[in-house]
Amino acid sequence: MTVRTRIAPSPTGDPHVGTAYIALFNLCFARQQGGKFILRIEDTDQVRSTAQSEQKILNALRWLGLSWDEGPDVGGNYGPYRQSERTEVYQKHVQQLLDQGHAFRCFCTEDRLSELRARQMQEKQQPGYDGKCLSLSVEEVQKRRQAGEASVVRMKVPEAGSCEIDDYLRGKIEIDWAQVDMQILLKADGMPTYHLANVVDDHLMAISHVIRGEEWISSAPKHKLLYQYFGWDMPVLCHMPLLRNPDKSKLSKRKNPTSITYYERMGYLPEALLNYLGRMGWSMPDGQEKFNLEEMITAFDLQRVSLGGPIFDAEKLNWLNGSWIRENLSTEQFADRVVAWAFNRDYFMQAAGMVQERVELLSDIAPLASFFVSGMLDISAADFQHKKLEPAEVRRLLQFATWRMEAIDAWQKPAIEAAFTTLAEQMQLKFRDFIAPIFIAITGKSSATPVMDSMVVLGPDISRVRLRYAVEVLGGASKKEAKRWEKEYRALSESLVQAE
RNA sequence: GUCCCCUUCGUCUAGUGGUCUAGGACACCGCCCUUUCACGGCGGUAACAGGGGUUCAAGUCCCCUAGGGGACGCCA
Repeated sequence: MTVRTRIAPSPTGDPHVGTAYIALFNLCFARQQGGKFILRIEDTDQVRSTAQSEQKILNALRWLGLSWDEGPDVGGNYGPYRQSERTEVYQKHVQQLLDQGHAFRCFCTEDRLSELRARQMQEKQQPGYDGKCLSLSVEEVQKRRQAGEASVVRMKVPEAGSCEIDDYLRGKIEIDWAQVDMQILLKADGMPTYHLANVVDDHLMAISHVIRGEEWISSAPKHKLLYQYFGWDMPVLCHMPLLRNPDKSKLSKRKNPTSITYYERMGYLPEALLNYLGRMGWSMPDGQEKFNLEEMITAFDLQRVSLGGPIFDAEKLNWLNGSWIRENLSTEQFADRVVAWAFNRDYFMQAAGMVQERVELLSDIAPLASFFVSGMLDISAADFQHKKLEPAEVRRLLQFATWRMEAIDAWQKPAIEAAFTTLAEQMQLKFRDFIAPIFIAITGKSSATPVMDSMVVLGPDISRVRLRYAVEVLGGASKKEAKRWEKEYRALSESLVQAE
């Protein structure tokens, strides 16, 4: 019995709690069954992730206490073969499908496809490939390929009938083949798409159970079909419910902090966060609320997963964390944790320089730099009194800044600086007027260490949460206001694109 | 728009046809403990989405409706 978790690559290496959630259930299932748990980073084209971003994700999972029997060798050498063999392996399998008539070459340009999609959308049809290249003769394909025309390989899909998927938790799911697109398997650059890599890798690694997020249900027919084409046994599929924002949409960083490092930085204990994730859609048979990983593994039963998408709500997590701190840590251990969390050299060194320049007494660091080791700041609307701007304008400014921050993917000072200076220009504000409210929102004070450097230290999630909180403290945006702001903000961003 | 999945207190959940007058936890409210605050203890408010079936019996099975979510990329 072998189980695996796939991790979506991300250039920033932001480890998502949803990833940890799925990994946790895979791990518990595998361990409870005495099987093997494999961790994979699914970066089929090896473009998106870097050794550093992969390492960051793995470290976050390790911090949570998760472990795996086989993990990705960081840097792309993972899976059942070495990096140098990867392309070859997939191409070999694609050739097999081509030879057997289960797949075909497609020469359609992206322009044609996006036009097609637009027309289908307009006619309120299901968007999908129309099968234009299906009828190309062998000779024509050969001719066009020799002429150097770019092509992809798509899988063929039955024209009628439906596909029956067996889900471990839901039972049979029937999906019409008409709903399934002729998925691209091999991209024009010769790299496989997820769907192909997923099936080939899982087979070569003898994966027996696939526990993944619910968002994959609709592509399950493609996967099942590929297994059939290859003549391979299909692993058991199990789709977990999706973690949700308080508004019930899929958990996203726009609405909620999602990064594991955020929870670490906020001072959550890894065992508490893991315990909380274990309670999302799952419960101990005896109703026990608090449990560690070992206990969860011992009692684990995948059938006990409940299907309603659980809302990831910080309140209970906070209580659970407090309970872990009070009841499961000796005072010595507590002290050790605090020191390791707040006063470890690596973390403080990031801020030490700018703090040093601004103090006379060592004791000055507490009022000056306490925001580096705080969660939510104790601020009120009065703190945002601005020399030139009305409260409503301050609110708008902070909201715009939050949105602009979301677009930053490399969390470094130059990027933040560039984002803010252009935004200030677009809003026709002097930079010092523009930055003042942000300063308050981030540091909680009107004088502290430089705000953008401080934001780099704090990280994107805490910075984002603080700006968002500031908007809230200032009364938040009314529905009407939010709509108007979004419109104005979009106009600003468009002018930005034009300027480039 | 099309298809798929889901639906028990505000939130996380227990519940697999009778033991459900629906249980626990968070949050909230009240009381107690306490030099303050917190912790802790005790108690309270609060839910089977709606409508039809099946059955002697339905939160539990079936159907419809409604609501929510997801998917529809040369992303994963």
